[in-house]
Amino acid sequence: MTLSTQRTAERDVFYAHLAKRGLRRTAQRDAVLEALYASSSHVTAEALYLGVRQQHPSIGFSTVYRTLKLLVECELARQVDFADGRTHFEAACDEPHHDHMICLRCGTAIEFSHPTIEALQDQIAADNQFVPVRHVMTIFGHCRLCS
Amino acid sequence: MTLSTQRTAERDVFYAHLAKRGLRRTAQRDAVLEALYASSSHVTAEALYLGVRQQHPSIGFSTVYRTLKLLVECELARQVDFADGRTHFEAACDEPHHDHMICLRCGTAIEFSHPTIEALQDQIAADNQFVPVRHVMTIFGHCRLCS
DNA sequence: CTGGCTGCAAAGCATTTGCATGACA
DNA sequence: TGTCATGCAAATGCTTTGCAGCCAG
Repeated sequence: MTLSTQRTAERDVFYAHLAKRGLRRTAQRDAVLEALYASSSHVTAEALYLGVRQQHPSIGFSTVYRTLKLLVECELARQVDFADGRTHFEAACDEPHHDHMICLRCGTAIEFSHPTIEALQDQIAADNQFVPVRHVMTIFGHCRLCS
Repeated sequence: MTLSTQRTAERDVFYAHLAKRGLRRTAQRDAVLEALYASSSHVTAEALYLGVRQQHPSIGFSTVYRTLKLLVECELARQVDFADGRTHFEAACDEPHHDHMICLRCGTAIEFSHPTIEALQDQIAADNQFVPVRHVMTIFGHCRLCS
């Protein structure tokens, strides 16, 4: 397929994860990975499903969800809470970590990261004898165009 | 009822909100407010439902959800995402604002607040011409007892 | 009285799961 | 050739809604 030379690094990570779990490489799984990384920052499972469908008309919702779960496991995807009742996903390899500002009117997400906040979070966790695994920081409000 | 002299401030806020919306004061709404403020920090709608049921056996889930929506509107309640698929609520009047550390194993929530982080958040929003309405910061990980 | 409120049951939604068929290794 | 993967449909779990009767004002 035309994608075989793209997203090489991500595909390697994915295949390694599949191998480690004794799972198989399939065209559908490749397609979901490709669709996630081709999409502009944040997508719902439904958007991904519709995207993959263009190249792979018979794919089902279950496969998209199942594959997303695998991608989250091997940290190729991250989940983002948009406070709209469904889970949004983003490709995770582009940037190491970032947080979000989400516009309550238009749903636009602005990404940002702040080393000091990161450091303070780790400090707070340590102070409470808490071992951090991941964290989310989201500012909900109104973006420039909507306010 | 025995509660008529308790939670006076909160009840005033609630009644003002109801009046403003042209809604009525009812025993069920009082009971949900009381149950929320009587509960230890974080509760699901179901827990609240079960709690209210003890004093008010005929209450329905719908009323709990409808009342919670009202309480969130007038900022007597806040929603917290525990990443477990359902919405948790907390009484909002006790403390002005705080964030959470949530244990992925036992679900315990540790509250914290950090003025510097708050200030940095406002700063970041301002830098992006973003008007913040509310924000959440949650650290997921393992608590002292679970790690 | 009147319009809002309640509880029930049914509907909605996003997500997950059971299962028979199909495909990778 | 056996096991894992897929796609469909059904199920699940949380939350919302329609509706007939009920109640506050």
